[in-house]
Amino acid sequence: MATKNKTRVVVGMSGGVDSSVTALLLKRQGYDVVGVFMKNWDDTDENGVCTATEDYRDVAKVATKIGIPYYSVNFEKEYWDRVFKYFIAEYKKGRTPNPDVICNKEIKFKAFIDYANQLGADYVATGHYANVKRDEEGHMHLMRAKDQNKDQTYFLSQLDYKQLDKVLFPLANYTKKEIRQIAEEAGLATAKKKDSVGICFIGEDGHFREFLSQYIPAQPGDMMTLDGKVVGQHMGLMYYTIGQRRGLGLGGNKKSNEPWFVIGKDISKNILYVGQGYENEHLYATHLEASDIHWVDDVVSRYGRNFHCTAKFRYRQVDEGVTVHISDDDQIITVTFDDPARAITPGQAVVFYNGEECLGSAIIDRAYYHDQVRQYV
RNA sequence: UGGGCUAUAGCCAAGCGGUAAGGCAACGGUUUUUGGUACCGUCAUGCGCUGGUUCGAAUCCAGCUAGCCCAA
Repeated sequence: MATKNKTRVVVGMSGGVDSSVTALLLKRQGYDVVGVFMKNWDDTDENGVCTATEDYRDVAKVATKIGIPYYSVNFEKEYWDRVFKYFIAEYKKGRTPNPDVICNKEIKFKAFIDYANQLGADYVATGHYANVKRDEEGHMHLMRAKDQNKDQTYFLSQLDYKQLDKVLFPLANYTKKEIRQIAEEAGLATAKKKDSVGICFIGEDGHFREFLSQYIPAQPGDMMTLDGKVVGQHMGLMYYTIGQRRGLGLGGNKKSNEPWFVIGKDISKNILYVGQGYENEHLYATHLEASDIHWVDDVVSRYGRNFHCTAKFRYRQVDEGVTVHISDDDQIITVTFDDPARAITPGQAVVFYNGEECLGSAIIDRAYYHDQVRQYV
């Protein structure tokens, strides 16, 4: 039984080095730490091998080493209903969703927090590279991590201050390199484990197309230039995203030897529009419209419906200056870029920042070049 | 069936007698908690085919084949 007079922190442990060190740091700080492994997807293959099982084994090793109790909780149902269905629905519309943004909002900082409360948690913690700060009114603000290169606030941008109220991000002021070092010095089993990348339910080996085709029938069609010339065949619009280069199979020609990029989609005609050159004008937009707006805290009362800030249109992009306009009914946000932005993609999150603070985000619906709508879905 | 031109890797394409540039694609890898992007690496014992000239030919010559253009 845990000591009653200590503050209890429930840590989401994935079996990776970041969450391992998160637990370690909290333990060293004197908290009553409990590790919990979330199983969100059944990835058991034909041979009965399941990476989740291996990850849980690593959680067990690390927790034992640190000296904390650990559990496993199954959110497969919640994940399927709240994240996966959304993911598939977006692809069916020809958009490119970001499931991890939704996963954080619905699972890691909702279902998981509920579960942690059942375990008597005073706080929950994760291995995200992000920070939180409480203001005078007691509201939590989401702040960028010190390691700007690893900052993951992009993925946390749809949380609100209530969800963040009892959250700790112990990695906030560490660099990835330092985390690896701490893990190694402490002899944690995950110290040298490779970082996981890729959507958790698809895996890292890039079987993306194969995976999607199990849920959405592929409909091959024409690849054409904007002037209507058919230059190839695509395997199904869902497999491509705006700004994509690889996988088109198109070579150079007499006109140009520049690489080809996806510059548009027409889902109703099943056409994939392609064009040559990284700087292709059709890849650039002057503003966008987004919906499904989520603020960490009430932005309208702080800044009004029109203000200037910075924004990212995709993860790991340097933010750019933008002017936002929020509709009176709070349903639509128009984001005008200081300079034209490249490869704005419907379904992706546009995440807003004011200096070090992450204000929130919205999901991109359309991109425009002045009055002209970009043919992106 | 008169004349001219061109044939180099999946696609463009350099080469002009001295032992196959480059770009695109593809493949592999790095970066990355989405999809992508970006970056790095690999990729023609052979230059339409067959002979010939030469110490040496993708490069010169002949024939053949294919395609294009002009003239009919």
